[in-house]
Amino acid sequence: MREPTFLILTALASGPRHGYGIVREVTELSAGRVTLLAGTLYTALDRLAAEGLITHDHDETVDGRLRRYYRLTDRGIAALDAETARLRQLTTAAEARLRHLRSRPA
Amino acid sequence: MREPTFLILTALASGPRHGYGIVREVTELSAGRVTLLAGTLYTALDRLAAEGLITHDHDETVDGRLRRYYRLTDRGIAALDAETARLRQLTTAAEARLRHLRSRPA
DNA sequence: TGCTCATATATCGATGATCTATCTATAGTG
DNA sequence: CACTATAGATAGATCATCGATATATGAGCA
Repeated sequence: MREPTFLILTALASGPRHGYGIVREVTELSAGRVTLLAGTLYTALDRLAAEGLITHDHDETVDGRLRRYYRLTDRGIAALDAETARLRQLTTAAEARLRHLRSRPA
Repeated sequence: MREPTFLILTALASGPRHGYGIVREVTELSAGRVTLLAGTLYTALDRLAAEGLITHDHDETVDGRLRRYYRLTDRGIAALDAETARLRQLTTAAEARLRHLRSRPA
């Protein structure tokens, strides 16, 4: 799973969101460091729905603009859970090696 | 930075390694979950060297087989450090949302 | 009135890291 | 003799992402 995909699932873990809402949520959860691009978002949304990790929740119309809401499926939650554990393990391994590098400089 | 690239830098953070040694180190640090493919490895090695994140260290010949050793440059260490901090922040954000999901099931 | 920005969804073509497959070569094991 | 592990390398395919573009509304500003 690539990073934008992971971030979309993470954004949806806080509740159903529409596309643009996901963009803002990702900006927030990454402390402004990642801005999802529209091209990435909407193709990823279609792909994740086809894979059964997310599903269409409902539509809303606000100020004449359509909002398509998505939410995580049980499989989506499980996939995010597994991916998060995997990343946690890898970053922990990287941190241990970096600590070691610092305590014993080249 | 994509995951295989991150893992190659992480493997080299424990000291200079040759290609196949990196493959084994990545298998170990990922607890057997990730096996670097040769095609990915050698093209990534060339790319990272061109970017100045790693550099050729020295060559060894063992049992008639050449071993090309690589090591992290200072820039490579800095890049790995930044990427690790970034991933740590994102996984922490994902974990917080997953905990919230579990304590308040859909 | 016209311009720009924020909101909102959507699609197309290009990019590029990764993946798959393949090649070469040696040594040890079943 | 075939297979696995070791070791490096490359060509071609895949595919998620990126960049650009299109459409549309409402608000703010000059």
